[in-house]
Amino acid sequence: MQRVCEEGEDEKLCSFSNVRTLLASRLLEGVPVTYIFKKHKAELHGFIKGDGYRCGCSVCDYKQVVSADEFEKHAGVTSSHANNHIYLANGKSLHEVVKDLIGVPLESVHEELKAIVEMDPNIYDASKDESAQASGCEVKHISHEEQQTRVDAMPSQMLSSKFLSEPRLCNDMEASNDCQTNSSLHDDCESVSCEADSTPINGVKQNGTDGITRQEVSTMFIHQLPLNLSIVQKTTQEEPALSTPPRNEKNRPYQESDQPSPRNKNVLDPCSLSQNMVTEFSPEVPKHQKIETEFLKKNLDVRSLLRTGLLSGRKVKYMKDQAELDGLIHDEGYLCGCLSCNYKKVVSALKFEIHAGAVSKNQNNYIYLENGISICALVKKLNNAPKDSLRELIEKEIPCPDKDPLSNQNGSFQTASIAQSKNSEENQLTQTIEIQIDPHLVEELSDSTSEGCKSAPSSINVMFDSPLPHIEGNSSYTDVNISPLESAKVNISPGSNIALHGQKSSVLETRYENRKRPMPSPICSISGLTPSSNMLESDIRPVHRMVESQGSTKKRTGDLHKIIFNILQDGAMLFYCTSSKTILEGQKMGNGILCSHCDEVVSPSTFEAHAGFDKRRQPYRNIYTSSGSSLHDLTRYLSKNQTSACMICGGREELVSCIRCAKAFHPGHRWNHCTKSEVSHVPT
DNA sequence: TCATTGAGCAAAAGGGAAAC
DNA sequence: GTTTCCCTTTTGCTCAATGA
Repeated sequence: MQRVCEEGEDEKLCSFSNVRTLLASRLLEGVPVTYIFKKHKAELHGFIKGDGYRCGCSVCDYKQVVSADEFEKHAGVTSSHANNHIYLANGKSLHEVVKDLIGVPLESVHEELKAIVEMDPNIYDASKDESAQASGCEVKHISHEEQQTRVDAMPSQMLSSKFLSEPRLCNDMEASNDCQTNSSLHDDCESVSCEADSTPINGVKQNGTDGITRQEVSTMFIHQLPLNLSIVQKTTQEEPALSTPPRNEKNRPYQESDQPSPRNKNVLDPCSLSQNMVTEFSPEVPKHQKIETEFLKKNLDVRSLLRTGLLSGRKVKYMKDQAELDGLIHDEGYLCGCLSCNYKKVVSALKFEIHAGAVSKNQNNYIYLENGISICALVKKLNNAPKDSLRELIEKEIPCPDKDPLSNQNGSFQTASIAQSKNSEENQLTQTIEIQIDPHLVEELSDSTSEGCKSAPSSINVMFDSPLPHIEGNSSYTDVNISPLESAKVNISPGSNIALHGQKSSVLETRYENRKRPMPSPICSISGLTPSSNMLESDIRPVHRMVESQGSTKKRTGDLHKIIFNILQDGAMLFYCTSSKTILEGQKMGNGILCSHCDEVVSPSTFEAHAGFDKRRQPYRNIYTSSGSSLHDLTRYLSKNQTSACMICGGREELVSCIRCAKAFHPGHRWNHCTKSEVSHVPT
C-alpha cells in the first residue's frame, strides 16, 4: 500500500511504514545518530548513510556503512530491535520517528519531520559533545535563529542531500584540524567533505571554528526536505488515514490477493470439526484445547503450539554453528540442559539460545526436535498440513519417544537442518550415502577401528537406519568428520562437502548424487566395517555453506540491492521480462519499483510477483533496465568495475566518467552530483 | 550441451505484542 | 517507557529439472 507521492498530490497522506523506508527516502541522510542501550551502558555514534549507518566505532572510524544490526553489534550489544536504540540528537529513536510520521499529511511531512528532528535538541547534548569528541571534533552550539539564518541564506540546490557530498562544505571536523575522519567520509563522494578549500556557503564563511558544525549540517539538511522529497504514501482508499497497515497486507504479492494462499486454504471446514470441538467457545474449555480447536480454523504460531502442551517433555536440541544445547520442551519454554540449569530451569527460546552460546533472530529456527525438524519448521508444516486433529498431526510428525526423555538425555539426536520428508513413502526408505574414499584411508580407518574393517572396500557406505527426512537446506554436500580413534565418531553437517577427516588428516570429498535424496539421520553405520565397530555416535550441526569455486564462506550481504537502488535514478524504466517478452513495466522509485500494475512502489520481489512469477524468486535476474541489462548483470558490472558501465542505465558505450567520484555514465545520464567540469570521456 | 525455469534455503531485517 | 520475544518478509544464492 505504498507508493511514491507525485507532485501535486499534497492532499494525500504520506507515511513511512518502517525505518527502512524512512532511511530510503534519504530525508535523514547525514544526520548524526547515537546507539544507546542504557541497560548495557552502550553508546556508539554514527551518521545515517543511505540505508544504513556510518559507524563511528574505533574499527570503522566512520569509514564503513553498516546495517542497524551491525551498528548495534559494533556498540557491543545485541538486542532484537536495533532501531529502537538508535537515537537522533533530540533523543527520539528512529522507530519513534517513524511512528510519529504515520498518518501525517504529505504536505506536513517536511514540517513534521523537521519538528521531530529539531525538537528539544538539548536532550542529548552530552551525546553530541561526546560524539564530537569521539571524532576529534569541536562542537559549536549555535542558536536556532542563527541556524535558520544560515540555512535560509543557502540556495536550494546546495541544500539537497547531494550538496552534502560536494567538497565545498567544511564542518566541525575541519575545525578540529583533524581531517582524517572527514576524509574518510568523503571516500565515496557522498559525505561531508573536509578539503582545504573552504568555499563559503552562500555567504556563510567557513573557516576554522566558524565553520558549520555537524549538527548544523544535519539541521540544514532537514530544512531541505522538500527538495529531496521521495515520500512513501499510503492511499486513503485502502487504509484508514491514521492507522498502520497490517503487516501482512504490506507489500502483499499480487497473487495472494487473487487466489488463496496455501495458508488461506486452511479455512474452517465444518465437516472436519470433531465432536469434542463443539465446546470450543465454552469458558471451561482448557487453554490447550482451545488452541487445538482454533488450529482447525487458523494457523498456529510457536507459542500457541507450545501452549497446547502436546510437545511437553519432547527432547529438543539447539544447534547453530558450533553451538549446541540439549533441552526439553516444558510448558511454553524449554527445560534447559546446560550445566547451570541442568534441566531444572525452564527458559524462553531466547535464553535457551543464549545458554547455548549462540545468537540469532529466530531462535526456534535452530531448536530441533528429535526427528530433526526445527520448531519453526514444525509449525509451518502443521499449518500447511490438511487440517485434522492437532494431536494426531503432531503424533504423526513426531512419534512419541519410547523412553522417558530424561532417561535418555545423552542419546543420539537427529540432525539440524533436517526436515521431514514431504513424501511419507520416502521416509520409509533406508538410504545409503556412498562416500568415495581413498583406499589408503580406508585401510587406516580399518586398522584403527576393528578387525572387521580390514576388508573394507574402497568406498564406504554410510547406512542410515531410521526414517529419512528430506534435506531442509539447499546444500548438496555434507561434512563428515571421522575420528577413527574415537570409535569412528561421525559428525555429519549439512554443509557443502562430505569430508572424511581421519586421524591421518586425509580429507575426502563426495556429494550426494541426487540433491533430493533424503538427508540421512545421524544414527548410521559404515558398511564394510563390522557391526561392532560401526555404531557411531553422530552429531549433526549446521555449518556455513561453502562455495566450492571460492573455497570461502559465502554470506549474504544485501549489497546488490543497495548498489542498484543507490545508483539508478528515480524514474528509470525497469521491465520484468521472461522469454524475451516484457511482462511488466515499472519505474525505479526510491528504494523500490513503481509498478505499472498497481501504481504502487513495491520491492523487486513483489514486482516479480506482480508479473506473475512470484515463485521464481529471481527478481534481479529478470528485471531489466532500458539498456537491456538485468539488474543482476548491472550490479555485477558495478561491483567489479564502476567505470565500465553507466551508473544510470548500465550501458557500456560512449561513457564519461567523473574525475572526482570515478563513477561512469552516459553524457545524458550524468550522475546528479557530478558537475560538467568533473566529467571526462572514458576510452572504450 | 546449454540456457532457462522451478524450487528451496539461510540470513538479514523489521513489526507488533508481551513482558518488565 | 523500555526491552524482549516471536514471527514474517525480503533477498541472494544454489542446484535440479526441463526444454531447445
